[in-house]
Amino acid sequence: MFVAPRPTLRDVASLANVSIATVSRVLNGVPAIRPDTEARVRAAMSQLGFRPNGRGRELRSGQSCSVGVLLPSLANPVFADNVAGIQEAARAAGWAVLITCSDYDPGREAEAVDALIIERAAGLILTVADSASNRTLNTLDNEHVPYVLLHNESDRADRASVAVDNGQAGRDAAEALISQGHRRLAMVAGRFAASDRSRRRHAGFMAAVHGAGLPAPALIEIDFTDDIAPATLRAAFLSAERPTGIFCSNDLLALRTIAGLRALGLAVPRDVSVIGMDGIEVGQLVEPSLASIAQPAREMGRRAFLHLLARLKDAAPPAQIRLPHQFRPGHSLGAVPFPQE
Amino acid sequence: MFVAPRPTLRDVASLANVSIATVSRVLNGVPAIRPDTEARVRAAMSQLGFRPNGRGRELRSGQSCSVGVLLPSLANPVFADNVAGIQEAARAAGWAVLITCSDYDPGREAEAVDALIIERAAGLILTVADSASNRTLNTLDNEHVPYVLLHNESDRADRASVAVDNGQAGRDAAEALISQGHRRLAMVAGRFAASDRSRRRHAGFMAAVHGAGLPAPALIEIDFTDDIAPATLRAAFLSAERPTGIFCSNDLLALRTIAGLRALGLAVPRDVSVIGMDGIEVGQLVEPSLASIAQPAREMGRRAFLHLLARLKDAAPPAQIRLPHQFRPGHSLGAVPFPQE
DNA sequence: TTGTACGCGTTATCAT
DNA sequence: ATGATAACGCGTACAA
Repeated sequence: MFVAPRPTLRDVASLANVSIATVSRVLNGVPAIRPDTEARVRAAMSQLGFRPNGRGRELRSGQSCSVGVLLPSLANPVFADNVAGIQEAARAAGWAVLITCSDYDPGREAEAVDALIIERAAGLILTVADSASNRTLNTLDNEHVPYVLLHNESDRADRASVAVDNGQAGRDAAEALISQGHRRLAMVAGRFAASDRSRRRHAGFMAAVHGAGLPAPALIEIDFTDDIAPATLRAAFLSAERPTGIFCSNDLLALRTIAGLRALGLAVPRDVSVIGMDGIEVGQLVEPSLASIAQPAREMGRRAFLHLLARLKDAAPPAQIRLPHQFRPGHSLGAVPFPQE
Repeated sequence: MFVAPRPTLRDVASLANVSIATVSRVLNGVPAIRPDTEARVRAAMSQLGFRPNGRGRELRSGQSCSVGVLLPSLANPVFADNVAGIQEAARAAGWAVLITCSDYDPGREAEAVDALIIERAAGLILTVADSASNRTLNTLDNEHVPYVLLHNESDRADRASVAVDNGQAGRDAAEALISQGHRRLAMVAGRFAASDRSRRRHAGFMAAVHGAGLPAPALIEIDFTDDIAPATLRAAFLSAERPTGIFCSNDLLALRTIAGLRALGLAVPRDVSVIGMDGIEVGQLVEPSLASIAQPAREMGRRAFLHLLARLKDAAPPAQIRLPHQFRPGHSLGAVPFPQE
């Protein structure tokens, strides 16, 4: 297909009988321009359908107005909401959003970040598998590429982040189950290697359960992208001592778990209670509605962008921004069926 | 924050004691380089952490390797899946993905496209409110910006598109309801002004219902972004002659509708049957599982990117690519409760 | 008030 | 096999 070359400053200039400097001044609102000159230039611009070339601008000015985003996946609405928040704030600031997905694969994280650097994103917003031991983040630090972690909580003061307190979220989930009388608990979690959030939630969950003097919950680690194998659930939930309360490390996993339990003939919350995490919208639409530890996903995306902007423009120091999560009740969380012990 | 300037060809060249031309040749794999020279250059590159500046490349070469994407929203998983497909194909081709959302607002469509042109996306993939009368598309045509419509079916041969047959999808939805014995039907649709897909699905639905000699279905137009007002549903579904079968123009709307009906004391499928469209994953997880006319969303995104690439690189003529949709059964679709007439 | 000219980082042409 | 240099589109310091 033939693609007509886009008009440049030069084209506008020659049509308006002025120099490219004058066109540039009109474009950037530099004051000292004679009104009739400006009119001629503007006429030429719209006649040619001129749009400034962002690449030329950025090359000249040495700074870009695009933010690179790296997330595990868009299949989980919590990440899609993050993007919506980033997108909203970026549009307001006149910035472009470059998006990439890692599919929970550390190798792809590195690839994607490479691509974002080559595209000269001014800064990055990213959710990585594990922020504690991450080659990709070290690279970014070494090369002084500014970034803000999203969801990953860093214990390093030099790494900016926006996240909820995932450990506390895990404890809150445990409390919610325990306060309903549940004593035999379990957790269905995304693979720890692919998600330090999942691991933190698990740690908090275990701590609270242990603190309450209850037996250690079973742990079922699941791939984020796969379906849950029926055999996995059967082994964990059809024993005599089967758990009556389950915490799932995210809502999508919770919905899959509930579906899996149903296939096993177990009803929620009649036989088992389930609480998820994220607070995705569909959780509120289904029956039983999904109890969850809700995160302000869109706001988290917004804040991540705003903090990145502050770091870039106002030289703000890296902050670890912790946003509040919130217990959201739902019908999936009920009283323990047969109070024991 | 201090951002160290990234090393350039010049930095690498002086460190390796060669000219920038030689570094460029190494970078681009031009053959005639002495092995030891190449080794020196590569050493300098990795020592400095050099990454080529994509902006400079694109400015020089006059062509960009980024695709601009405009979608109504990411809150609907069908669009998130589109992005995943685009992203997948783009990564394979070494392209970047610039993403924007219109929130179903034609004004924002124009804004976003403007921004994408300024960023010099080589081509665009977009879902617009109405492709038939759309200022934005006319602008793109006038300025010869290559694009591929996604979901929008164009009747113009010069406009490339990837979509399912939305009219047929509407007919199929009607058939599915009718074959279960339903005779009083209704449709819950996203606002026609914001979605020509919704309008086409409605047209097909109406045609099939009329063809079957059934009374004209009620139409309930809903904002995509809002909740469904209880009063709206009450008026439509609590009359004596209330419909027993409902087609919702997308799955998210269907889940909202089912939740609204539940609040009214109507159970699905006991009192009312519901069929949606899109085939989103969560529809299969909930109970009742959601019957739907499924679209291959990820594949549609993939194909849209590949066709755009073909148009750009191989001068392929614009194609109207129609992908198959598929009826997906679900428990939300049951027999009519009280066979009438 | 407007024009000239340089340089941002890269690739490609032309010399050497 | 390698180097010098011109261009890509833009912003701006300096000149007029």
